[in-house]
Amino acid sequence: MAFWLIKSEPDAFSWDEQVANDVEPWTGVRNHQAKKNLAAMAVGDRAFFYHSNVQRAIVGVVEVVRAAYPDPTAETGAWVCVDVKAVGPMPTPVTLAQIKAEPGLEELALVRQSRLSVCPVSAEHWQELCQMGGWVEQG
DNA sequence: GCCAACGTTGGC
DNA sequence: GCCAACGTTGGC
Repeated sequence: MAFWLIKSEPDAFSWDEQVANDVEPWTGVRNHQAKKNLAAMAVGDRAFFYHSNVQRAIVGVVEVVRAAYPDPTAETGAWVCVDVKAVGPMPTPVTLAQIKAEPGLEELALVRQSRLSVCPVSAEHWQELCQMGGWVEQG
């Protein structure tokens, strides 16, 4: 299983909306690097749900429930999207400031490439970020 | 194919 | 609101 981080501006689409909708198609990605990451996702992969811009924090965890398929919001069919399902909120949102202050997390794609909206996260970093947020895996 | 101009994203 | 990073476009 792989780990990811997906960004959304809460003004456009927030964690609350993700929870309310439960399963949501993650559309609108128009960046080749991000597309590559979407295409690499498999059902069962986990992703952090990150609020960019106004909040700048990891606020929840989602699970990939449908692998990459053509993004219906792209006329040309050249882009892809996945479906993600809300798993649960971060007990304590992990802020970008905390992430940047943490030695060992400076290699995170989120930090190194701030404009990339779909980032890979290593298993080690995933564990560390979960600890920082007080995330407890159930069952 | 290079590079300047411009637009967008996102942190501060 | 400003600016840095980076992607895209278009002239040459």
